[in-house]
Amino acid sequence: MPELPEVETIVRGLEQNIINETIISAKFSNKQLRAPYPSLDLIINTKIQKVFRRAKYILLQLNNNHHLIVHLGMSGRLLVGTNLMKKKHDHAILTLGSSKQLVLNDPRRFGLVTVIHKDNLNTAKLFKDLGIEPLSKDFTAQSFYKITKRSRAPIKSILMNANHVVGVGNIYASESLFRAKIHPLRPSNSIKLSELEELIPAIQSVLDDAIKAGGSTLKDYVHSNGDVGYFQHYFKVYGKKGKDCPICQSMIEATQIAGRSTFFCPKCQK
DNA sequence: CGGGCGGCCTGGAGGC
DNA sequence: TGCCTCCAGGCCGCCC
Repeated sequence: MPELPEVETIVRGLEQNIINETIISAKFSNKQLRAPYPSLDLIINTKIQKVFRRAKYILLQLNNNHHLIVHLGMSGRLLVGTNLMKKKHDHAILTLGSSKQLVLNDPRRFGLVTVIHKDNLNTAKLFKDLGIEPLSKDFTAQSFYKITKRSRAPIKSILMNANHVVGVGNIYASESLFRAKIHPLRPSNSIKLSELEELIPAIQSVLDDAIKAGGSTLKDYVHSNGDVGYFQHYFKVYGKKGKDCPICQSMIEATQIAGRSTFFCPKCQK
């Protein structure tokens, strides 16, 4: 599924297409996503004023003091178009004033569509415990050290825990740790401040590079216009078990951390 | 208490 | 062709 770069790419695409559009009608499928669909009353005949991202959530600011929130789970696609064919697993179809449609397609249904009042955004269950945005200037070695030194869990688990830092999922955690030459199993509290001074820029540059490439398309993910991303062609370790390390030619290894496949170079990453 | 794990789902790939 | 197992960009609740 989409991690931060994929969600960011979708948001940028939506900004070009659906700002100031009115939601004329909405239809939800009879299959539930992660949570019940919102009341139609809260979205029909509203205008989309702004589109932005928080963590891996896409927020559409409506002109009725509410936000329509979409999460893509593992397999969600959010597409905008004028003549979109109805497809299997289309779960939310919004018809906009210009006859464009905004469609959420999500085979595995781990995604989410909900509405939250603007005054409740920061206290809502979905958002209240979210950690720092990794591309914000407040994400520094000093600030992150306060978090990493408190835990013995593998550093990769800390990177993937949205209570600490958001948006970094399974691909970009492995890729960032490779770029910073840090072993994914290292206990978080063994990481020195000087190593975080490598890791934070590594995370930020991986995410930036992936955004520039339009995200990574493994199977499901596409931009809101249907285009695929191409950062997957630049993966150094993710999915590369048995291949040569691009730096030292050692064999890339795979392991499981908290149930998730994890890829690393046993020689480069200490 | 933090964090690992199983479960939530569907579908594609690969083995036989 | 089919059937079976394993795997997948995430997250939540349960349990230790």
